[in-house]
Amino acid sequence: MREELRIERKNRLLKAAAEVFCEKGYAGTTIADVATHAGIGKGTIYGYFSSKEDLFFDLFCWYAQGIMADTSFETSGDAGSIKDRFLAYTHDIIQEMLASVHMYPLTLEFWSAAASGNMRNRLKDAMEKMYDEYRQLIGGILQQGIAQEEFHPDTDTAAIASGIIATLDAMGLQYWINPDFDIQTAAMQTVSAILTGISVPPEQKWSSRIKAKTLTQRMIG
Amino acid sequence: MREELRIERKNRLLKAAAEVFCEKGYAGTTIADVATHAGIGKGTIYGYFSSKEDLFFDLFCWYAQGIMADTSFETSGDAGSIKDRFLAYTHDIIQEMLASVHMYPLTLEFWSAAASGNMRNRLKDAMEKMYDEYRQLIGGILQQGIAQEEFHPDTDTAAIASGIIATLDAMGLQYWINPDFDIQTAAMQTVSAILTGISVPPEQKWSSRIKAKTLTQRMIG
Amino acid sequence: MREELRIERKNRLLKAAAEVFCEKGYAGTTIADVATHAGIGKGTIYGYFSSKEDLFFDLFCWYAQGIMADTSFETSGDAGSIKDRFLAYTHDIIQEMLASVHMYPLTLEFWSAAASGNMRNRLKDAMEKMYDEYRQLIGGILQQGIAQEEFHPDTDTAAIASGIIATLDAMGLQYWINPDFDIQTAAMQTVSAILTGISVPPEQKWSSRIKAKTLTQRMIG
Amino acid sequence: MREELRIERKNRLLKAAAEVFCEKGYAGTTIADVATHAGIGKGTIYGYFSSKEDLFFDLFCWYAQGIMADTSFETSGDAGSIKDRFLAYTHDIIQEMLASVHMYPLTLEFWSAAASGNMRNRLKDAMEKMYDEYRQLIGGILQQGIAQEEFHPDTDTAAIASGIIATLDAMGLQYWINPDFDIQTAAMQTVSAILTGISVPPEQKWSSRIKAKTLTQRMIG
DNA sequence: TATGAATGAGGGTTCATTCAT
DNA sequence: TATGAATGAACCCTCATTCAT
Repeated sequence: MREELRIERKNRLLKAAAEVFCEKGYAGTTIADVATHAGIGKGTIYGYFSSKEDLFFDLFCWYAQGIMADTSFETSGDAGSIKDRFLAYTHDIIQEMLASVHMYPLTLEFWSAAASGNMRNRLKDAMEKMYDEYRQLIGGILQQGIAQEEFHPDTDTAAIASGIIATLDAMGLQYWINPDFDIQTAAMQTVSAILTGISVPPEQKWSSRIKAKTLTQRMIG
Repeated sequence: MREELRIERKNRLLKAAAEVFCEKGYAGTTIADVATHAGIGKGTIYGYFSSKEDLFFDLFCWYAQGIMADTSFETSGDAGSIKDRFLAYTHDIIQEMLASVHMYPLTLEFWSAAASGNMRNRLKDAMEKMYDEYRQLIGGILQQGIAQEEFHPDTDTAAIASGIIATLDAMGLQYWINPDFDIQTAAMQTVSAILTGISVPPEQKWSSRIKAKTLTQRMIG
Repeated sequence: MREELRIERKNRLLKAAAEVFCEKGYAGTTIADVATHAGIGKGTIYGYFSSKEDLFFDLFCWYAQGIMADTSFETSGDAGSIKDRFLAYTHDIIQEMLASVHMYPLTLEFWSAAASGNMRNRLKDAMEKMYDEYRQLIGGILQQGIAQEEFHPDTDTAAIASGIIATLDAMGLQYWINPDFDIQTAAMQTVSAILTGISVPPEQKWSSRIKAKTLTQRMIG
Repeated sequence: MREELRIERKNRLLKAAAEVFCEKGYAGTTIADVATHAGIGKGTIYGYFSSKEDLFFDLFCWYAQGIMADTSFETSGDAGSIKDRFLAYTHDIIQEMLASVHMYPLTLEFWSAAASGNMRNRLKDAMEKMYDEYRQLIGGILQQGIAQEEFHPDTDTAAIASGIIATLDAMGLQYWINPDFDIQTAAMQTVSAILTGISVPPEQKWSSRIKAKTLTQRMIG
């Protein structure tokens, strides 16, 4: 069978699996559920994944890759202060989140599977790598801000990066718990506060704020 | 009194259940596991909880109560600025977290159980209440800061409160994933940045803030 | 639960399992079959045996013990020559075989399970022990015969013992294949020939031969 | 010719099947295993055999034919007494057995398949025929011995024939169970004893015994 | 003819729950 | 009240067989 075709089918399966695992949870999902949802026979799944656990783990990898690829700082906002661009980036991420909030339970499944059970170590390792990358990414941006004298040189970029990530991570949870929760505002305000908090004094800040305004308006409008 | 004895035994069972669910996850835990760990017979559990789900849900309630009670702003730090006291409070919370990090997987189990399965609604409701309370609590402190003219009066306290909570929530996750992660520093730095970000200025800060706020509000609203 | 009761139930299960495995073979038997035949629930079996393989292996041990215990040289025949007593013993064994020929397929299952599959080593070891014991037993009797100057002193008792055992073993097979096969005659004649063949010389041999024949005839007729 | 090619391929398949069934047993072998071992595609097997059972049954027939053809009394030993020639024949058979002992498990598979399952009747019938032929063969030799006044005229040739066959059959089992078992000696001694046991009178018997011993010694030593 | 992807019936095993003791 | 033996529904996974290519 053509390798290409095989990969395409595998991805279709992963998509179906994502939906079912999301809906019913890992333990609550049967292989038959996934097969039915994918419109194929139960046994066929085992031609692509060697076990339910493998399917789930592969799903995590596939999903994580997708998330990392979905938004990028580079493409968020045009020229502007780092802070403004980062806020635009944050905005993109939250928009992404909102667009895929119906999949949020899947994230919780991944976390819980990383907490216990047979996949724990595999998942923890993969997640560690993912978080490291992510922290690296955010940390790098913050350092750009320092280099451009926008952020205070003493800023513990690693710490702040992880704080921002944590904020975004768990905002999703609050939103999932209560869809009335205004995740965009909460995220923007919090990230904004953090960045303000590490910004260098008054006078420079002023101009950056103005820009942010113009920028944001364009984006959202 | 009979009732008291019963409650005490129930709590012993909950404690045992917490440990086992934490270790093996909800799905990976059998009633027999819990019974064995509690040193009682399997059937006895059903004298206290009518099903595995009920046991788990009761455990959540019990656990959530404990968490809310463990630390308090009032007792954290002595007199000082709100920011300083809040940082001390944060420090206490993280210490608490570190002390009970071995139970962190349990939190992930609760989240995942809130994401899907039969307990979803029950748990979501309970969590919603918990987060509301928590946001109220943090929000109240922030408002104290505003009242004392320490924080900017336009601060979206609800948004910032949820941001702080999110930060603390998900910091635990990063620590769980990688025990080398310096959670204390990360949390303190992030919260500090947030609080600095909403603090009233250096006199100039004032005006810049006004604009920013108006902007955001317009944008998001 | 009283240990005694447990053992009794275990034996009832083994009996049921023997019948079903015999009827349908190891692979063709489902745990459900055994449970139904034993009049209990499917899951109950796992309270007594930890897997289908264990059940089968335990069954072999139980069965082998039973076989070894069923007949004994000591109690076969009254005083007389070793040869006569041994022929009587053979007769007893064949009678035993005939009485339980409906279980012969089970023996074939044991052999085939010793040939391949996960139980191979366990079973081979157990069978080796069984055959060793059996050869020891028969060999000992032959040596008595030598001591009493009834059998030729050069007799390779180990070889002959294994030959006799082989004869009895595989006679069952021929009988199983074709119930018209006269197993009693075949076994008695063969064993008689063997014993005659190792008996000390001419003059005595002749008469003993006559007797043996007469004896056999009496027994079979 | 097409048909020839087909038969040749069928035989290659049977050979592969024999090896795999021997290694893993009937139940433990998958059609895919056989196909892989034969270096062909899974589906192709069904071009030659209509089911797994048919493959196995055909294998039995093929295998049985091979066994019957492998050794012959006519070609064993040179001129000499029937007994000596038969001992030589026995020796050939055991040599054959030793050469193919790695395939012994297959024999056990055949037996167990004849004991239960869907192929039982087919296999039993085939085996019955095989044993009948074999007993006929051995019985005929014994009768030659009687005709030549070497064996006692009262000898129950059918019984003794089946005894000899049983001996050889089950000797293989003891050897399979324990490779240290000296199957050559055991078989030769036992068959020798049997033949001695049915040999005509005293005086000749003695000398023939000596010879037998010498012969055996030569062959085994 | 040869292939191997797809299928789904079937079986070993687990475990929440019940209930007789 | 406490127990744990018994239960059987449910599920993961295997594999003989089919069939489109």
